Amino acid sequence: MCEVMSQQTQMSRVVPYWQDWMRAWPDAAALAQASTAEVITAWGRLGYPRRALRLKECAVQVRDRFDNQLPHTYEELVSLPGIGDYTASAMLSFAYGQRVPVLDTNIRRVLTRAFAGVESHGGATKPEDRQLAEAVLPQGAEQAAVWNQATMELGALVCTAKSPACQDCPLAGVCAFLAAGRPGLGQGRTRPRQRFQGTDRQVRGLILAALRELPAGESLGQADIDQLWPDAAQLGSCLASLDEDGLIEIEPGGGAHLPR
DNA sequence: TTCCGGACAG
DNA sequence: CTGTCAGGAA
Repeated sequence: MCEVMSQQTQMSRVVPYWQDWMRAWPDAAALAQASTAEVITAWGRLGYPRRALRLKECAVQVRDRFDNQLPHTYEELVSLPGIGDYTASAMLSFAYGQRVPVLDTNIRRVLTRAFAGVESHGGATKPEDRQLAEAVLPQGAEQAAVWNQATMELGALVCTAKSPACQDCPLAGVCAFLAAGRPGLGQGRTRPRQRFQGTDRQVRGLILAALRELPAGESLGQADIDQLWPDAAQLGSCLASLDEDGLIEIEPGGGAHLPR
C-alpha cells in the first residue's frame, strides 16, 4: 500500500522511510486510523508533505470504498487521492502484472527520441505519447513490465535530458534521434526556474521541520515561531498556507501544532 | 500552466 | 552558491 507514494523520490532515499511506514501501518485500515500529525512526522524529509496527507486520505477511501484492498483497475486507482496516471499505470504493470504502458518523463523522453527522432517536449502526457508507448510495448504482460522498467532506467541513467550517453546506449544502432544528429538536444525543456533560497518553500519546510521535532502532541509557541524566519510577513503567509493545506493548525494565541 | 520539498551534483 | 530532478492537483 505505502509503496504507492515511493514513486516520487530516489528509491535509496525512500527505502528506510517505507520500512518504518509498513511497520507502523501494514494496511490501509491501519493508516486510515493514524493521526495526521503521526503521518506528517513519519513522512520526515521526503519532501512534498501534502502527499502524506493524500496518502492518508487514500487509505481512508481504500478502507471505506474498496474493503481495505487496493483496486486493480485504472479507473478506480486514479479516482483515489494522490494517484494519477503514472502511479496507477506503474501499479498495474509492476504490482499486478497487467500489460499497461507506463509513462513518466524518462520513458517519454526515451521513446520520443528513439522512435520519433525528436526531443521530448516535456509537460503533460499527450495522447500521442500514449499511442507511441502502446505501439512499442511488448505483447506479453511480463515482458511489458520489464520493458517499462528497463526504459525508465535507460532514461534515468543513459538517455538523460541534458547529456545522454549515446556511446553507451544499447539503442544507439536503432535510435532515430541519434541518427538525425540529436536535433534540439537540451533545448527541449526550458525548466521553470525554481530557486529555493528565500522562497516560501524553504520557509514552509522550516516550519514543518520545527513542528516535526516537537514531542508528540506539543505545540510551538508564537515566540519560537517568530524566530524561525526574519521576514514576519512571509512567515505569516506561509503559516496561513500550511494551515489551509491542512498540514498545521494555528492556535488562537499565535502558536501552532500538527493536526491531531 | 503553476505550485509544491528536499537532496545532491557541479 | 546555482542547477537539476518529477508526479499530482487546482
